[in-house]
Amino acid sequence: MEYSFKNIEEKWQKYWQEKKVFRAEAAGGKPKYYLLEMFPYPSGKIHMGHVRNYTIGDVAARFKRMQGFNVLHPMGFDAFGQPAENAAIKNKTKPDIWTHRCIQEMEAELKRMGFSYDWGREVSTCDSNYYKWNQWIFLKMFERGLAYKKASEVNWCPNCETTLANEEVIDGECWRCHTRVEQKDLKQWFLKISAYRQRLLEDLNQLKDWPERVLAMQANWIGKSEGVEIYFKARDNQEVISVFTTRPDTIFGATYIVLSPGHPLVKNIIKGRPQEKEVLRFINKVSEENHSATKSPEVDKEGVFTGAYAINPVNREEIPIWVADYVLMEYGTGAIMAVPVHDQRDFLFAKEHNLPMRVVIQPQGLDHKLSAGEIKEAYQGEGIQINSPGFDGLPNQEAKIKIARWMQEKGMGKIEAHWRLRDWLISRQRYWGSPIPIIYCEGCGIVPVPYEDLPVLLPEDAPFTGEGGSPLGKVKDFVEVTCPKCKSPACRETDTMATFFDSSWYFLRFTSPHYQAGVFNAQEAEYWMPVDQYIGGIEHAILHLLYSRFFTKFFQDLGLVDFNEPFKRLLTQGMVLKEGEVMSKSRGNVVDPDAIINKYGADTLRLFMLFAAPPETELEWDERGIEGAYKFLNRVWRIQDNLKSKASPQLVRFTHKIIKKVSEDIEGFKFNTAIASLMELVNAIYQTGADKEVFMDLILLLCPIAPHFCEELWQACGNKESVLKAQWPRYNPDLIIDETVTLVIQINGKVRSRIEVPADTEEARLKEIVLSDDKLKPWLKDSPIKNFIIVPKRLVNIVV
RNA sequence: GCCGAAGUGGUGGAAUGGCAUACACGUCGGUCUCAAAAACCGAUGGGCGCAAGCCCGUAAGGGUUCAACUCCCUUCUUCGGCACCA
Repeated sequence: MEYSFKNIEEKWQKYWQEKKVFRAEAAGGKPKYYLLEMFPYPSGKIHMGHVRNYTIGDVAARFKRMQGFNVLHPMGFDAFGQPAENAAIKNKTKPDIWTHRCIQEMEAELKRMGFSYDWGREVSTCDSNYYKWNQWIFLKMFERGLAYKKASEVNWCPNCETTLANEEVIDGECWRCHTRVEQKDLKQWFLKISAYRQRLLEDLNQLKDWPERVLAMQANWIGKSEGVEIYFKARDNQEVISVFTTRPDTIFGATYIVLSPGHPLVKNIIKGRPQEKEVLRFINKVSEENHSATKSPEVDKEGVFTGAYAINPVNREEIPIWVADYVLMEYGTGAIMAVPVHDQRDFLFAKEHNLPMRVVIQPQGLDHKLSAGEIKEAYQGEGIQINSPGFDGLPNQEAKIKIARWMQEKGMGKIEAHWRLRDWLISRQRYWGSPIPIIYCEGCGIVPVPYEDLPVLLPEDAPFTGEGGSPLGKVKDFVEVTCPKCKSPACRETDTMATFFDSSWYFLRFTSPHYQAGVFNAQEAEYWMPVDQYIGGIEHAILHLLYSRFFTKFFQDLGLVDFNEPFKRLLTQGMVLKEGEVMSKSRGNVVDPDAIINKYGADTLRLFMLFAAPPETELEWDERGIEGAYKFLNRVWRIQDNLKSKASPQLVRFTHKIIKKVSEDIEGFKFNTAIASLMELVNAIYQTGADKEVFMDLILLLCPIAPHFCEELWQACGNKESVLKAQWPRYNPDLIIDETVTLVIQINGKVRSRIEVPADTEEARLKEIVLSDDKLKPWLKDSPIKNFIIVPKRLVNIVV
């Protein structure tokens, strides 16, 4: 008889909800455990990626509860954002109506999966009780100079008609719709994340339980490089060209200077020179190429001579100034000193244009003096300084420091670090987001909205068509205000915040979601934070995690929290694929979780998701695998009809081994092998027959994975209380010790025999037993034994 | 180009110095059945052999070790991230 998952799942979901069994409270003697999965954008339907993410988290949450932890496992919705506006335009409705309907649908689907959330703590970022605190945080940042307005060229997506953060531009395209991004001049709000770059980089060291690759990506993104900014004076006028280098040890080998085509000094330098026209032509050409064609990184390094010279401050040498497209305006100072012998790009360029080269670092171990004429590619390795008056003979690593200090003392340069991380642009010309709480007054300038006037509510009936400008600008009642300072007529900021702002602190709000007196309750946050385990997709490895770390450090500076990192342990789960491709609407290969729940039940879907692959790797969707999972649950179900009064001692011992293995595997997120072990136990039960005790252990071990199913069987075993009240089973250490062991006997590393011996056999006795094994005779007959290696309780290797 | 992860049966995967392929899917065979499905039991890396058994085998090649999927070196491939970063 097959088990009727539909009735069982509905029955227990109702029970859990009515008894509020997953409600978390910051009280009691148990140790706390905060388990969080990245909250979803409410698009209306959950997809398999959500199912996988939340199943992994739910198993961990249920496991920790059974182990006696006080678990916080909340869920909410990242509800602001563009798709709601687009959907509202398309369906002729309002974003908030559309969003709330989607939230309702998704909530129902999440409940059908049986996830153990404390729904009493649900938050939606589009709720004014939530975004009020976005505005509060913004004002606090504004007070401290961390939110500022800057006119700048911004990335503009002509399709979405909005600005994009640098991080949202991928290969020159909009990250969402892949339209080619244009440049546009606008006054925008920025957050000064750069003020935290040193801490954001250093504190990565504390994150011992984060995946290596996420740490590498974050460090890469922050992109610190240490070096010296060197000042080169122009020979013929007063201009000073600053260049940045990480290799001050090569300064004596600098034989020319290169400016980026966009460098502001170029025009002054070429003014009135014979080369002026040619240089301008070159700059125009490069600018056209940048705006149209996709640039290949392997193109020849093009450039022109400006006719001007600069003076190398360390040796007063006159060196030519060039303009070339391989120097980027966006990095460093937009100008470089070129050292052809010791930098590959400079080498290629110098060869192409017949520019002078000078060796300044002699490779160690080379039998002759390295000369510029002999090299085929730049020498970028270590060595001894030469042709560097005052520093010759020093190892270059030592010279690097000494030259840098010397140049700083002499005023030739300044020791500095350069960073890749740029400030975070948060203004959006959109309706469906948190209004930025700022008022513009003709007399007073930029005036923050007073705290007591928060929240600045989103007007309900903004007319938006998805075309042009900010929809809030068209709502007269919203825009027209009186200045809080001078009471004269003023107008509001009409931009809203990027939604990454909302998700940068929601984990703190979950600790006190209904708190009215502040952004969050400090006592609650102190009890629950940091998040012990965070789980989500690798696609958030950089932005979301970096911003959340930034906000946490900011709260620390405000004195609201006493820790500096929000997420102790991080798991990035792999994607769900079908036929080797990501499931997506555009590919048309989406499998709807609802259909699977209807056909096989939520417990089967959970089981399959965990068994098919380890959490971090990609998961290939396989309908036959689903059937296998379903078959396994039915196999467990049938055990209850054939219970014996007493299981064999062997089975009891085996059960205790499995308890140990499954406990360790779940702790380490190795769900696939935990399930494999449970299958082994079930196979053993089918061989010899289980009693009630063994069966109940099996149910408890399976409970985090297939919770409805296990509740039902637990009740069928005569238990009055929910299985959630039961303790996680403990193994008896005496029962997992084997009395006898099977030893593998190898001759020269090849298996030739196996013997069964008592576990405590002494080495001398063991040797005797092994040598009397008839199977080994042919191998030992003619050759003397050279070595006899014993690995206790595992194997013996005889070398002949 | 640089950084990171990975490459194991027909398939998903297991084993992190000690029996390669646990567990599952698929396939084949058996039991039950009038029959089929379901369920249960068994076989299943390749080659040679009636068999006992032997040989080969974890992307390719080399090395360390009594012993290597596992450690080291070289190469190839795939995926992810960054990229003319000075």
